[in-house]
Amino acid sequence: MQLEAALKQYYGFDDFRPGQKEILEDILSGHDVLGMLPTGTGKTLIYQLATVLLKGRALIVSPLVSLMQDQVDQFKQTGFKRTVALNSFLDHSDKQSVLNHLKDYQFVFVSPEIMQNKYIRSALLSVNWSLFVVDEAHCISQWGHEFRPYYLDLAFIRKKLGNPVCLALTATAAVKVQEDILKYLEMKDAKVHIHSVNRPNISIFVESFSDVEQKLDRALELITELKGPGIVYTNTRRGAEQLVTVLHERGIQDVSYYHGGMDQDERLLVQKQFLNSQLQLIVCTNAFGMGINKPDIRFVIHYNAPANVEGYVQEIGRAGRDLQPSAAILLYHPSDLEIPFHFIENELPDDNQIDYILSDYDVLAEQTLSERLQLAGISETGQRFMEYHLNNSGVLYEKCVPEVKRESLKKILKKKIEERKREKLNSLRMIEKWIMDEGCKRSMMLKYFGEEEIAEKDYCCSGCQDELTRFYGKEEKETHIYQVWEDELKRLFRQEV
DNA sequence: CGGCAAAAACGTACGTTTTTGCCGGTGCGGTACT
Repeated sequence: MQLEAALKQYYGFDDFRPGQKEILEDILSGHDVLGMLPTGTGKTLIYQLATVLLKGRALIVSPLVSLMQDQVDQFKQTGFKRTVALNSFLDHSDKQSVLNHLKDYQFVFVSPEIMQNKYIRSALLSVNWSLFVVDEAHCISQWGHEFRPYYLDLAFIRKKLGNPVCLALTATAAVKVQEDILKYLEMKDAKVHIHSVNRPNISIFVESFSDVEQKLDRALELITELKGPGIVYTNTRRGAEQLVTVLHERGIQDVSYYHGGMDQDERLLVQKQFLNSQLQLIVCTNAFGMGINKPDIRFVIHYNAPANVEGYVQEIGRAGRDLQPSAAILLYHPSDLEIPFHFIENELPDDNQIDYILSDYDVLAEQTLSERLQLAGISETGQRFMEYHLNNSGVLYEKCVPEVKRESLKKILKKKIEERKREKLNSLRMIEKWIMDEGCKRSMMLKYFGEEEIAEKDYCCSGCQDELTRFYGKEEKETHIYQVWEDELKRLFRQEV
């Protein structure tokens, strides 16, 4: 009853959404919690309310600085004024003043990386935390192993902070990812709340092509026919740009591309235009989507197959947040998997490169580690991976590393890399299998997330004979919006309209 | 690996063909430089 009263007092709601209350109760009784809840369940409310009821403060680890800024704004708007984000957006003096008054804040957002900064870390250690929240916790597994290794340091940091209760939240985590989260956050005896990833209003279609031209034609047909707004995912940055060029040539103007190679401002602009419905379609790499809360996305097309099932589920999950019928269409060509395969094979150093990096470590004084890593031709991700692990093993601080230690380190790293490759190749094989299999796509997907298979229903997937044409039918609205937008642009350039 | 663009090689003077070489998702912070 006490929880319902607090819910009423702070939010004005009468009832919790599924999952919220159970997680809150576990947190308040001092348990670590892994919560996998679908988007729109109100994950934020859980740790806001928990922090308030614990009369303490929460440290929230968030993967993207842009997301953090949005969250801080949202917190402030909903009355949680004592909220701040510690990241590189802050200039030196602002950072200084936040750190000096850290105890006055109730909610502090951080990236995993910024806690490596010793000033920030010591400031964080100087106050008491009642809650350690890891938002989008699947990043630990998805990015921690190589791309953003400091995700693997979170357990260590939490321990230093005096082991506050840990709440890991995500919307999609396959069984292996759930295991990784529990393992790398060292959440012993954690309560696990897993809710279904099934999104009944999203119909799943897979179409295979042996000819890339035919696939392009089909994509253009779908983009023309399907009711928007929509997202198209491609494998490469260039692929996204090229598809947009083709669409522009065909007179479809309310389309733009988005990928990680663009400037921050440019990315923000495209994102805002899409959220404001000035753009009806966004063609992008997997850089786009996290933290996007546009409720009315009607379709997600995969122009190339993604590297694993969980990535696919995350990406199609951006459709139909308003619970209206939406379509996910994967257009598959066997060459799609070559690029993910290439990344898996090449992002981490091979045995020869490991030998080279760790040979004659004592002469390294004349050569910085990063010089050596570059000389060995190791990818940027591979370089970060090596730096992280060499740093962790302590060899960076030793003047002369004994032969025995060097050899054992080589062995450890080689084993780690091989294991990681095997896992990723396995995931790649899983999605290939999922694509090729003729059965119910939804059931197979749910099985991958450790869920019971569901009974087939009428509107389900291409394996269950659902019809994609029922999602056809563009609205007049789009061209209207475009004209208004075009008029505004003309006015900006002082042309007659 | 496979696709694509720039460089080199054509065989005859600037356009076409062949060869070489490089790149390919995801983001943070901080430092060096405009």
